[in-house]
Amino acid sequence: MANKDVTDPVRMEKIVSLCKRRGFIFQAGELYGGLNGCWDYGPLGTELKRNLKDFWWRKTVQERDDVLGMDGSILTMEQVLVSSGHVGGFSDPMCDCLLSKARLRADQIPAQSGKVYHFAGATLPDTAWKMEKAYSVLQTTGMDEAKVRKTAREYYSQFFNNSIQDKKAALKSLQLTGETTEEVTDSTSYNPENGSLLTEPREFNLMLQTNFGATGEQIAYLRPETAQSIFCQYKNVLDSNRIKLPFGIAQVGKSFRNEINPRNFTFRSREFEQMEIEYFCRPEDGMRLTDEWLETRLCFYAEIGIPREKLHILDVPDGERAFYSKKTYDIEYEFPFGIQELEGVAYRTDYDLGVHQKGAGKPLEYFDEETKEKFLPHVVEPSAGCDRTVLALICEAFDEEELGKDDKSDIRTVMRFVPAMAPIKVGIFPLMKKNDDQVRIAREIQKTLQPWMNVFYDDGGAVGRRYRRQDEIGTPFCVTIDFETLGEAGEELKNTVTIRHRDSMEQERLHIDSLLPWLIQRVR
RNA sequence: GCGGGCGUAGCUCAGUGGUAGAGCGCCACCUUGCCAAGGUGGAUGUCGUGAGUUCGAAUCUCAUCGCCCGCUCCA
Repeated sequence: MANKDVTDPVRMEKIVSLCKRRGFIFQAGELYGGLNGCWDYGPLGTELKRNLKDFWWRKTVQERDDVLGMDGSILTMEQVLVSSGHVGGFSDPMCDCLLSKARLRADQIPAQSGKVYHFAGATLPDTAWKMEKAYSVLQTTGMDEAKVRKTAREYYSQFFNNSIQDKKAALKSLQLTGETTEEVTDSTSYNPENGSLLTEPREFNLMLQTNFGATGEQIAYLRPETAQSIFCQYKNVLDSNRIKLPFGIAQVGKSFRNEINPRNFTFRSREFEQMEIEYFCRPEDGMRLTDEWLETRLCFYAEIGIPREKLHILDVPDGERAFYSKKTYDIEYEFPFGIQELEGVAYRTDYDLGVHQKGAGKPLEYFDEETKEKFLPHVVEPSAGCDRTVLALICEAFDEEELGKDDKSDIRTVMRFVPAMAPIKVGIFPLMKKNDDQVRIAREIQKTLQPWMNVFYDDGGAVGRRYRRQDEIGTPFCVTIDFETLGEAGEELKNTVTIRHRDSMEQERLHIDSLLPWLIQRVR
């Protein structure tokens, strides 16, 4: 992210627009003006996300015998997050300078003593402009009274509105009102740089909180990551499942962070879904398994249609990793708004089990029957952002293909999802809406395929138009029931249909009876 | 959180104080024998929201919400 990213805002705008137009993603609460940092998935987006989560689960849990699943509570006890360090440890109160807007850590502001000048406001003579807002300046060493008042005038001049043409002249003639002075000792309310008043220290609470109990006196947090419920249930999972190290616990679910600045469509949201594995192992295997998991995860992305060359592996250097991590890889994707993280593969050592063992006062050690050793397992954590990956799938799939022939321009918008991710697997069209036999057969095919996959029946308008509509939502195959199906071109083509491929726009013929196996083989 | 830009139909946008608009999309019917834009008809907006100025506000002022860009932050 030190990289000078190549961005393409125009492409991103088209993607956001398509997402809304075709029902992939809407802004949450849009009807009432919208809720910052929150998003709703529409019908197609929901299918896409479900496909991703199902595929992840299949590859991570179902097809492995060393990973088990769980689904933890979102509401989380405060003690859990005190132990993990999320309460208290990870955020510092900050103050902002009212003049320079510099942000300072409250605990790093030196205590200062001296004369403070308070002001009630400011006016501009011969104009209607006035500002009634208390402000103070500490007379720091080397500051004379004129300098103090100049600082105050500069502060009030921030509030000049557009009716004031000559801001420089206005600054000069600005009159301060209600000046009083006061001696203060050991105050941390003033910026040592310029003497300006600071805002009150503000706790940057990075977690979302909720209250419950009869009078709402109990607090709980919405979990900031799915990981903690895995660490807390690690012992129960171990005890109830006859499983040995190394093994993993996987979870897909919602997490919540009070993002100061949600940005880039769904990329940074306050509510988001994670797909996490906590993989427990012997301490000496941690580094090796981190590398192995990185490789496993890269293969996963290739399978869902995000090619290796669009991913960047960042080996997070010392000093930039979380303090408990011995090794961290960020898997980043080239989004149109820049290269951004999809997943972190972090070697977290025994930090997490260690803090919970200590915090809860209960042993979490693992006893190795073979070596007769007792130790705290180490953890490798591949943690993927589900919504981010959905967004990457959408960005990667989006394509505008120039199909102009002769002098007519024709741009085909195609979402090139791999079939396993595509929200709808097949479009089913009777060539002519008025042909009862075609419609009847099309409806029969729909009924046959529906138990197995999402299909979409469409008989509106020209068939070419229906193909294009499916292209735009990424449907990989379309089936058209035509006159050949009815036997009008001879017995050998009777009961065959046209299969049209999304990416190549090529067509082939297939017997109706072989349609289901043909599709199942290709859409999983 | 700070600074800048923006908010008008599903989408892209025009409209700068005096009757709410266009293109595409959408719906219906007609046409259509395999890759969009053919014909006819139709629906859709408290002009982001709220207050103010005005005889009158999409237009001017203020506030608020949201989006985009740059900072800042990101356990």
